[in-house]
Amino acid sequence: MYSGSHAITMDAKGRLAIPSRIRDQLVADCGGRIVVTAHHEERCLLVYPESQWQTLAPQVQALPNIQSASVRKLQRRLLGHAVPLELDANGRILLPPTLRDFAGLDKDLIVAGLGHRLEIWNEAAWAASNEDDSDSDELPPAALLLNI
Amino acid sequence: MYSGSHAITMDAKGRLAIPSRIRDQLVADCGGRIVVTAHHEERCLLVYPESQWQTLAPQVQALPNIQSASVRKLQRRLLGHAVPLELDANGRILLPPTLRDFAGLDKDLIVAGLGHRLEIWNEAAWAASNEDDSDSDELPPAALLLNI
DNA sequence: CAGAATTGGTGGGTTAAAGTGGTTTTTTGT
DNA sequence: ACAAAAAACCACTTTAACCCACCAATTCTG
Repeated sequence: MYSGSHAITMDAKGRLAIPSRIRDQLVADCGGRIVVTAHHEERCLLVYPESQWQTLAPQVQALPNIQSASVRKLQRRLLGHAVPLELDANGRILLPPTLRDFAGLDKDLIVAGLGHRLEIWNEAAWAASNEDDSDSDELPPAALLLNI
Repeated sequence: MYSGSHAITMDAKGRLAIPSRIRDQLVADCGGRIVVTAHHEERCLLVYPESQWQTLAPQVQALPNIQSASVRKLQRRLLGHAVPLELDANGRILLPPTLRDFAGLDKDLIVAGLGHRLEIWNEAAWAASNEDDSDSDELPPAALLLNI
């Protein structure tokens, strides 16, 4: 169960060091083998332990897509950007240029734990998405039962 | 299971190098023998390992088409553009001009893995299709159950 | 409390591999 | 037989993987 947000920096080569707290857990969960991909709606990256991904990916692939442009888009986002990566000796990963571009990443990033996955954001975009109150949709019934 | 997006360049002769990550898997799956064809709705190319294509093509061909213009269009796109190709010694393929024209390919391309197949896009068109939120249709119920 | 040691994070250089561009030879089609 | 296109070959540039070194911060220890 990942949680918390961490500010980190990406160097000129596109390498970023996973914060040690998260790293320890990633190594425990999956030996440091992860899959990084694009979020289906927002300009951020998703990080899954390999085992998580192996249950999610086939479900996404199996969606019927012949007559649904939005399913195809979902598949392009999730499958079409997914790259398996492994932590190097220094606990870093090298993000491919396509993923850097997708999420608009430059030097300053946020890595956030969200339960079974992580998210990687451009620091400014992360701040903006926390700022923004303009969500158009309502919370679903299950959420209304929560007592926070 | 193919995944990930890779930016590559096509040279003036229409040659393009399949990214090594994907290439290794293609060689493992089908010895580098592939079939490239046109997408039925979008201006991109589809790449199947030969074995995949041999199960898909007969199904498309067998669709009743007497009274359905859309089936005939589907068949023209998928069957009518399909070309068998083989990776050369440098891991490249030579795309016929008709397919280049169909997908509006020039120098900068994206090759994306989408499960059992690949897609080849003009780089600008790929970016636009990721950007575009104007999907008219809703996600199907199966997709709504996903917990990404 | 001061100094030493360790850990986490960062940056750079080297080597091997991948990607790209061009030239020549062979084939194909007219 | 000739022209055009594709295949094969070769050479160069760029990138990624690996290694090592450094700095900062925190912790441990005398």
